[in-house]
Amino acid sequence: MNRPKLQDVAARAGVSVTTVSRVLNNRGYLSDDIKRRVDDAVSELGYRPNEIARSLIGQRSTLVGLIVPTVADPFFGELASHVEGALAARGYKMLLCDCHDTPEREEKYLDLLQGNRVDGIISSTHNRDVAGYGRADLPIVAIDRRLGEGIPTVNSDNRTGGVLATEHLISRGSRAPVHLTATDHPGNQRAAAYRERMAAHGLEPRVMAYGYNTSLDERRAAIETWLTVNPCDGVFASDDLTALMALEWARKTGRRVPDDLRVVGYDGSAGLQLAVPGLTTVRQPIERMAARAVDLLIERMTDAAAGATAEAPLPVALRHGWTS
Amino acid sequence: MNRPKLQDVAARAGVSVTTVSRVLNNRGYLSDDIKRRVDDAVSELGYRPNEIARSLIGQRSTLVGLIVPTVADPFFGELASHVEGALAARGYKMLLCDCHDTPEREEKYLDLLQGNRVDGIISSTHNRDVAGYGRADLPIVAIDRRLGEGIPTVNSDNRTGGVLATEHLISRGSRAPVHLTATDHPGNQRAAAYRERMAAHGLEPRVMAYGYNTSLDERRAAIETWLTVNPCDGVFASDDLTALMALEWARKTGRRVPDDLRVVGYDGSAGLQLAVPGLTTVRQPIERMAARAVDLLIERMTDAAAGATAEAPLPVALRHGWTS
DNA sequence: CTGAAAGCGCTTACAG
DNA sequence: CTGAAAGCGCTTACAG
Repeated sequence: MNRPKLQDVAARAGVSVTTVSRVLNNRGYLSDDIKRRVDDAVSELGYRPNEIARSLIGQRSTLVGLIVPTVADPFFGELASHVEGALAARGYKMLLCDCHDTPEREEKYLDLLQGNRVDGIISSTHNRDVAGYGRADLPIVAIDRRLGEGIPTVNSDNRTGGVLATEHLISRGSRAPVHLTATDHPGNQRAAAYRERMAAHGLEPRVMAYGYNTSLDERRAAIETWLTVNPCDGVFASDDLTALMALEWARKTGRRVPDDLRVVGYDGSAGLQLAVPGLTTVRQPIERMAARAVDLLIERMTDAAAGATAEAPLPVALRHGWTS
Repeated sequence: MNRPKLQDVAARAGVSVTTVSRVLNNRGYLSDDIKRRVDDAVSELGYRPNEIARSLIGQRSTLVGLIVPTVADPFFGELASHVEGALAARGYKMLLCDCHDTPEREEKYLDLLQGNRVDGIISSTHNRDVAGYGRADLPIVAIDRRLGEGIPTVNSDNRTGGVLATEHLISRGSRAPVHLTATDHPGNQRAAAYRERMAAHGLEPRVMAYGYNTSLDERRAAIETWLTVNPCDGVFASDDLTALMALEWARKTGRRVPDDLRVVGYDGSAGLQLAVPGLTTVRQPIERMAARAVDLLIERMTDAAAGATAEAPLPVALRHGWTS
């Protein structure tokens, strides 16, 4: 038998579809008798309202798209998990848009999400120049990335993170720490803070950028080559995975950590923290970032007039392990 | 201005909605002139068909629900990423159902997915006795878990995995390796293989089960206590995170690895592999498992008669690192 | 080659 | 307190 619909419930309960709908939505006055009859029919039939039809009428899908580079990365996996949790608590579902680290997929997904009439989008990728965001006329919130005019961004305090990491390395005796990052563009506040603190101590900053859209293996190779060629006694990596690559290079080449090489990572996702509890790292408040992004998005979804309020960045903290 | 609909396009192109629909879907014969006029109107208006309306008519949503314990766990993050990739390649979207490790959420999501008329479900949680799966009358595929009669399961070769890990530990000189696992129920083939190989070598098997739905911190505490109280010279952990907990315990208590304690994990997700390249582990073919689950599901979605064919388990492999 | 009408499964004014 | 009818944005026989 086919999936029951409203009509079937109505027929079984001996009432009109209007009445069934009202019972289901608890709207208007219903006699107890009718309520019972409808409820019985519903459970006997195992009826479940078709949310697609409801979406079409209500002009809202209670669906939100989350665009991430890939949830295979523990940081984004954790972020996605928290975003999902915050959305579910507010009655929204989440369509996961995993870009597998390619900008083309991001562009495609942006289109698909609009076609599917999602109520909003949360985006946290690092591909620059994805044009679609400007054209989209639905609520969007970015995490740790500027998407364009009028699109609010949730950030943690990247400047302070860069300061904490750099000062920590220097205070532990590092005189020539390098900063490993994906790209060294002007908006990169962690790199800016690193440069500034190095200069303040009279040290020469060195930033090694391996670029986005390089595979993990390529990144590892690039870093190992760089570290081998350029002598240094410290590493401030812009994410934990990269820090671990430096650690592995040290092990392979016989450097002692932290005596020969001090290593500080960034992100502090729970999964990696568990895997390598000793890693010194700057922890981003991942759960709070997710929660705020969801709050901001829902505000914009429900109140069209909501402006792009400038939000204070969320606080980060240094976690000191044995790698430094 | 409101989002344009078919009617607006029709008005602008000076044709009927029927014609616009046909141009959009490339159905029937259309004159080139009309095609052009419609295409122009579409792009001038920035029209995008409402997929919700299409779903309602077509009786299919091209939506698949993925139910996982949590994508904050690198293994499931990677699995989710591959499932998403395989689904996207076939034209399906993925609703991410992150259970945050609780059975109640799983039950709820099962209901929600049916209400949203997803075309199918892929489930990979370990909560036992979730009743909903039996009642659901839509295509379901399980990954690494038996959900019930008629629901196909995609497995990797857990028996061989257990054999490889146990034999490896013994061959490296371990005489008293313990098996750390969530639950030691009869269907657990890794544990069964461990017991069998231990017996074959005349060694006494010891299985320590920490239980599901314990937090990571609780798990760590339980394992550390157990290892401290029960002398052993090897650990076969049923997942990598647990193996890393054993490693951390060894570091804290001054055990040398692998001399005093040999450690073998399970899963071999890319993220953790990168984090701890030296960990000996049994690699599951995560991408292949995801791909097969998607294939199986689509087969069942498109061919109602598709039976629950017994699938051969996918091969696993031992990756030898310095922890053993 | 093109259009008017019915219908997907619901909700919501509007009557009664 | 309950029901008949219109409509959400599309597609699809059915005519012409």
